[in-house]
Amino acid sequence: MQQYDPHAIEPRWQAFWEQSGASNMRSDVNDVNGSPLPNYYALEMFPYPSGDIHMGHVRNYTIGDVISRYKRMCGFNVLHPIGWDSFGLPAENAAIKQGSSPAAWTYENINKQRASLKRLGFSYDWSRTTITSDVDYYRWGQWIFLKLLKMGLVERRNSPVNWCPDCATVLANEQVVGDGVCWRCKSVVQRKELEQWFFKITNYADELLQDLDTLSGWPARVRQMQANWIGKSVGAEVDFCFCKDDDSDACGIANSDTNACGIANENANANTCDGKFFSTASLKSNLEKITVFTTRPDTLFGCSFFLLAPEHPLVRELVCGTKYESDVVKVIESAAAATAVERSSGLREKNGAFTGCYVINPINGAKLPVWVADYILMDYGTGAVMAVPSGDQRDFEFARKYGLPIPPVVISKDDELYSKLAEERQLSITDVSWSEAYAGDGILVQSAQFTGMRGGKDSEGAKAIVAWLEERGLGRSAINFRLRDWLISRQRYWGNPIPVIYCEKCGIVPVPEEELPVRLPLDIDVTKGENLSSRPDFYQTTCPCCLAPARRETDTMDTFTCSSWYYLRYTDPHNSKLPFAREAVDNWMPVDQYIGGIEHAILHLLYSRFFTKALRDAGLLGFSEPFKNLLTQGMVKLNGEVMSKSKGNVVAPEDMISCYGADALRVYILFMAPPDKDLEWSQEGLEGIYRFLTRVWRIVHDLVGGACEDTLYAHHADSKTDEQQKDKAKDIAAATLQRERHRVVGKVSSDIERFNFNTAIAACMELVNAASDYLHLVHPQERLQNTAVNLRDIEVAETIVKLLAPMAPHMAEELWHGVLGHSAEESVLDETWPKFDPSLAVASEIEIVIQLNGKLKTKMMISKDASEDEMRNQALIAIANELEQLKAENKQVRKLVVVPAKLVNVVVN
RNA sequence: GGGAGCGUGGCGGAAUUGGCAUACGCAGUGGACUUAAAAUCCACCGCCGCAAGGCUUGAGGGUUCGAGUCCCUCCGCUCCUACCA
Repeated sequence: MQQYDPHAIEPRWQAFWEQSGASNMRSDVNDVNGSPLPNYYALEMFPYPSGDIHMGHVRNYTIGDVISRYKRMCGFNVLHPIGWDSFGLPAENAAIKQGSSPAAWTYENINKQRASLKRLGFSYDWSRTTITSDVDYYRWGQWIFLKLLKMGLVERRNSPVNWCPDCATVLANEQVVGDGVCWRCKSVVQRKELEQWFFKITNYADELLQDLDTLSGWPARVRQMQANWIGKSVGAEVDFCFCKDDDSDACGIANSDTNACGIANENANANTCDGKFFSTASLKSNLEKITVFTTRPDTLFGCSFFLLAPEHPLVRELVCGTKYESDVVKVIESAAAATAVERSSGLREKNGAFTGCYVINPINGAKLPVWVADYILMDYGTGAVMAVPSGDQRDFEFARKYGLPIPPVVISKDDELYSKLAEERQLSITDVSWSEAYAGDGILVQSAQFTGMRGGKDSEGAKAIVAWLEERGLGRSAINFRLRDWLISRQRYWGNPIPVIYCEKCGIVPVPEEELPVRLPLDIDVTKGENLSSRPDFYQTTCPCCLAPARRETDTMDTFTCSSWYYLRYTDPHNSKLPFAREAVDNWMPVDQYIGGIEHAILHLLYSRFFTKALRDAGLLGFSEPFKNLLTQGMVKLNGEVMSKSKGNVVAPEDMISCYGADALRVYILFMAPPDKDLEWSQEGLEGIYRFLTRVWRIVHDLVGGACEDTLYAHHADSKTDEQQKDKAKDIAAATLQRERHRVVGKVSSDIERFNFNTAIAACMELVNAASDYLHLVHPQERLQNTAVNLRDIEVAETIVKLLAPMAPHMAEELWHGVLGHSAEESVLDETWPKFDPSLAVASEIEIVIQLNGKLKTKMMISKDASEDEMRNQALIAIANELEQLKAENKQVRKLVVVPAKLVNVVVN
């Protein structure tokens, strides 16, 4: 027997798989009935080529490879592709640092990673490799951009955006993470007002949210995160009219003749915006009304002041030249200066200033002071808020700080004010003694004809008030989303050029489809700070409409646009007429199993869902969700810390392969933890797996018959002195091995289906242990001389090899061909997954447990088919002594609980 | 503040529906083999106890014949999210 030497075996089988196309799709193969094989699309998130692969990749791709190989052996036609997400900023930074070009750096890393992936023996269909920075790929990204533009899903507009000063580019909302820092370089993001390109993902907000319910194969956590990100709120819009009153009280409290929390006056309300209150003379914008969004229209009577975000465009206009200007500007400036660090401090004190202006509460005509407040966000809702201090903690704190009234409007039945306000309908309480706001459900008070109704989100009172507003055109029910449109333009070189042209006469003109691709010039010298806007030969062009000189867009697309549809291209990677043929995508999609890191829970996974829906509406494909099942794998850590180059705590996959081989690394990473949990690296653990593989190697050899001279096993057998005992032990070991073979096949199959690779491997170890026990007792000559026994042993060996084939494929091939002597052309991958007989997976005699009042008393052997009566009777005999004793204490058997083939519980009292 | 999840030996972890808690492995201890070491093989390996036996899944309570698993309260840890009107 040769020693197990992964370094001799592995390159040989990698070459074999590549030459024979063993991992490619099998569209031409039929099943035994002549029908085409069912499809299975297994996909792992493709890598970004930043240096060589790391352990996270190994884990991700090993999981995907096991699933692919397993499904293939189960008779599926498996699509298992790989590619590279190769546009992006790190390439530019690395090129600047090394004095090379982004393209050179990128493709060098791709080659390095490709070699490593091959060294790990992953079963990719290399003929479908897709690299996003290849013009054959990105041209179709441009094509899709134009398609979405035509559909009205792309927009160029002025907007407050996130600017990363280090990356010198704008970022999407999703790319601002943690305490408001850039997702990539972690520098603090600034807010800027710029004209940029957006994908209108908000058009799909509702569908993106609703369809999460159809994704039962996704982790609940990811669905929850997406739902939170989309952030749907149901409520109402309410229109407030401006009222500029120069005589008003400077402190902002309503005049005594205007009841701030007054009862609705039907007559006055019908026309609150008459000349009496309303004067827009000094408002340049001539704005008459301002709309707010609220989730609590039921609290409208409790609105005692009105708030604007510091960034609200109206604010400066309102205070310009007034005595309020300096205080308001202070608030604006301090809010603008507040960095993300301050914003995240949680218990930040709220600051604001009175603007000198008033609005009219449409429900009761109350005159409300308009304040600017730094806790109002410009990019949520309308940037204006109706403040209800009794019902919202933030408004409450603000009101207390600035002495604004806090009239109760929705109160709990437990509140001492309840009887007075809700039952006796007493009115005019402008302040509460509460220490905090009451945001829960309750009863409406001080709300005119609505008093006494139930209040709360979507309550009777809320509906009635919205209906009242709707009738008069003063408000309407509304839904608001937290999701913003996706900002996709980047002021960077190494990306997909946005295919539009700016013409002085014609405006924004899309590049005509036949002129695609807009090629990214490769000779740009980023080390000299060049980018597309420093290259006239790139941007100088003529307008496709009027042929006048025009300028190309020099921004590129966010790299996330590239990764939003690569999984579609894999189904038809060489199509030169379209990004993909509809037939191909509809045949393969949605992806049956997608595997990747949780860090993409929102970014990539949300964008891809949006792309799928948009492309569906473009008629390019016929499904609504890209990924049917999603597995988010945990991280690989060392001493509790994420491995990273900057920390210098990286365990390099290449080093581990050089030492123990790819199979050991693969099996180790599967065995150490369930795939969705973090994995703590342990060198001893890897060595243990290497030992296990060595053991498998030897035991498979020995089962087949090569152990004649090996005395390892005989030694143990000889130590048994009693011949009869020895024979009995042999029989038991042989029977156990057969039973284990059936049990373990069942266990490994269901474990792989459920991605419990760690327990699948544990089960394989149990089978190997059973085989080892058997080999210790039965001498090789004894086994080889009996043909039936030898065949049975070979069957066990084949089972072990097949069960391990998805996880340790190189060793499996070597044993399959070398020791088990199968044909040289056929990969073990093309063998069928082993079957098992559940009835042979249990012994005829099984051990059951006898409990007394739920406590384990004894165990006994009983036939596996024993009836409940039989179990009951046997159990009573087994604990007869105890029962006798208890009888003496006047206790008797009250109940017998029988769980077939498991236990009997005797209940005595 | 809000949301999600987790808590089992010295360590990684197992226990699919409520039914023998600690599978499998790592580390450790003893032994065989060896001139010796490594490798390999065998045995032991939750805690207390000399033993019989008792105790044990973060703590406490509940439901149940029976709870690591279900319910309630508390403690601890992790992740996400954060002034979302």
